[in-house]
Amino acid sequence: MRVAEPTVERLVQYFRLLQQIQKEGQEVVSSLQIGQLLGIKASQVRKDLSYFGEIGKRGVGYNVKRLCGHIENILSSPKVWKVALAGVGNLGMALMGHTAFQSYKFNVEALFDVDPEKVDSDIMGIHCWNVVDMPRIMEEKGIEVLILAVPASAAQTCVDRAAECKRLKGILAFTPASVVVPDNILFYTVDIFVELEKLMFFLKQQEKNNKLYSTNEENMLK
Amino acid sequence: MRVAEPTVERLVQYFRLLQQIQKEGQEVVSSLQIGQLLGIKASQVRKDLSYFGEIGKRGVGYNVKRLCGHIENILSSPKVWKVALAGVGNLGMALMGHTAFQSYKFNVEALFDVDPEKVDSDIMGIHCWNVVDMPRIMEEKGIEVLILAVPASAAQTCVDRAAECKRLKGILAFTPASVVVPDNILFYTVDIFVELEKLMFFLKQQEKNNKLYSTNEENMLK
DNA sequence: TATACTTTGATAAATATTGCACAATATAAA
DNA sequence: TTTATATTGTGCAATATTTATCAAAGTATA
Repeated sequence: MRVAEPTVERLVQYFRLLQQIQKEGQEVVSSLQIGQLLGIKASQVRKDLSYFGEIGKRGVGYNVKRLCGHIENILSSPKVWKVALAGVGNLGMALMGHTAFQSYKFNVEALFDVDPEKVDSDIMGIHCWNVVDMPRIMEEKGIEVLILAVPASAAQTCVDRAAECKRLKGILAFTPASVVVPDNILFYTVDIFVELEKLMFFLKQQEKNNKLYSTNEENMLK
Repeated sequence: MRVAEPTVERLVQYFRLLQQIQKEGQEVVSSLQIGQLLGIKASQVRKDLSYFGEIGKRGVGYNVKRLCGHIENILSSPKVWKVALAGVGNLGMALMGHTAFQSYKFNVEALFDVDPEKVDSDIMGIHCWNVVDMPRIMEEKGIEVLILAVPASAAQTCVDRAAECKRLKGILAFTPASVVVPDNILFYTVDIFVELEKLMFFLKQQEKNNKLYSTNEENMLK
């Protein structure tokens, strides 16, 4: 049973929204309401939710608590992933402190950096090793997921070192670089550079359209 | 002329890769090579590149320098955008220091935070105001783009305040929250929580498949 | 109970995106 | 010059994704 990436993305959004709704005490929710709050068509919401079995009640809607648990089951794995973080600079630190990383679903067990100030010290209670020791330490600790927050120039070396670890299954990179990753490792990128450029492209596009519109309006007045 | 989001995303990737290739001194590149380096089909690369006019040479490939300039023209606007950053915590600071923000394409002209320690001080050379003054300051400065790095709980208020500014055209949010944004403002989210959850979902999925495979293999041996 | 209204789940239609195949063009070699 | 090889640009086919539609099923009300 293959699930498309956009679907998973929306499921995560539903999950977060539902937790919020639940906190507010609402017990039942409709696909229409979910859709309006997230800017998604109601039929899309229903399709996503019914994909894993009938969970709503016709004429009524979805029980918030039940739906929330249902989605959590779909998304989460029963295990706690062993995670390492490479790059304990501004971004790395920000990530460690980020609410998204305060999850019971994984455990950061090792840090890696090149800065001698940081290497061999404990940062936020976790030990930091030299990046050159990545293969050994990651193997020893059985790390399965790597969070990459190193500068672009260091990204490829870092991935190569990490990939030596047999148990590594996935990498989440916050690095503005194109890196080559072995096929057997899942690789996701959160690319701030790309997102910024995209935003600017569409802003530019929108300005163009506005200019066109105003010209058209002027023409229509003639 | 409407351009699809996935296309723009790939264009940005091409652009970055081409800059790298150019730096390495390579003068000509083929769609196949680009594709292999980025994990994209060559036909897709060609389609993307030819969308804005014939730029390659049949039988030869693309002139790296020319193609690079070509894509830059497509992506970049001729103007420098006026940007504000709300939330000068770990993440906000990390963003300001991030290479992606060292761009000539925009200029961070104001910071906003709630922390009295930060308000009215200069951080990395830019003045920080109290978030309650966002509408006024943003209007005065003519801010067009807002970078949002505030905690989830503050996101909606922040967006509401910013949206009062008539000139605001786009928001790039790094906030793990669903917020409602006026239609006329472009809104992009870099949602670390969502990305982490997606990674974990597909990791889980992969483990399942592996189990299935090994069972199948065992069966085949019988 | 009958009627009107709500909302899901499922199917079908519409869109969007990707990938294939090949003619057109360029270069290199025979 | 002819032939072989490389590589683009593009129309069309194949996939994937989203949206619309509607019967089925629940609730509320007269």
